[in-house]
Amino acid sequence: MKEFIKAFKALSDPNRLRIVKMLEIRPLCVCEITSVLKLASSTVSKHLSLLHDAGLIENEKRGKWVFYALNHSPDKRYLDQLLSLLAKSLPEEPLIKSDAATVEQIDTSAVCGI
Amino acid sequence: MKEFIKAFKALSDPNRLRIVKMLEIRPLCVCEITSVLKLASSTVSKHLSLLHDAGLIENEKRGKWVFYALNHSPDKRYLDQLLSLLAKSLPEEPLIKSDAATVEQIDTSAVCGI
DNA sequence: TTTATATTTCGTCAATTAACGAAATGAGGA
DNA sequence: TCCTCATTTCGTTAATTGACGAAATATAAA
Repeated sequence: MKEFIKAFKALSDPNRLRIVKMLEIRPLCVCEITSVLKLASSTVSKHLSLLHDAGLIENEKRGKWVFYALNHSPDKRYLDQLLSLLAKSLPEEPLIKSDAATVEQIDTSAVCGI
Repeated sequence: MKEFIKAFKALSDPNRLRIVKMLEIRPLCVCEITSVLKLASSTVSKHLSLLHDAGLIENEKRGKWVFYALNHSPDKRYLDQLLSLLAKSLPEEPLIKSDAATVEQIDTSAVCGI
């Protein structure tokens, strides 16, 4: 039950929800996510580790950067169900839509050193 | 997005999760739920109003008692999806199983005055 | 090896939340 | 009407949470 609740808690915050919805588009590194959310990078890192702890996302280090992506092969069935519920949700939410537009236009070289 | 998050927050608490899982069995009045959770009735009332606010449950007054039930015709699709996700989840969770057993054996006359 | 940059960890603060008991409310029965 | 009892509301307290900046860590490049 603790693990189950951890997933729901992880999705109970607007910024973490925005992160998941952004990752539906493509994997993103921390600095890209930070540039979209406009939060301190330490704050974003905390959100990411919570989502990771819940099993909803996974990460991969590529050079200096850590890329996060949705976890599409979770060991718990409810995680899969939650992610597909999310994928079908909030398609008209203004903030989510504008985040998506921002993600499409990220100038990676400007956002992440180079 | 606020409404969406409200539902996830509502399900992010073990006692509220227990309530939803109990209501999968049958509608219950506040005193029955209180007797299973062994919490102050004011606390249970608060939990119920949170779940109700999120649109997950509905209530009906019958005489002196207020019966709560799952909301099976919610106006938001995600509520339906969450409730069916829940219905498939935690079948082996000890606390949930023992709650179910307790619900089956409630002595209504003892628990709710008469 | 030293430097620069991306990320995480730590400590702190304000806001939110779960719990309780006491008091208020509301409906049924005397 | 008045009393009883189920339920809700209110006020308080301890614990949790989201935010930040500063410091620590890690990796690539100079």
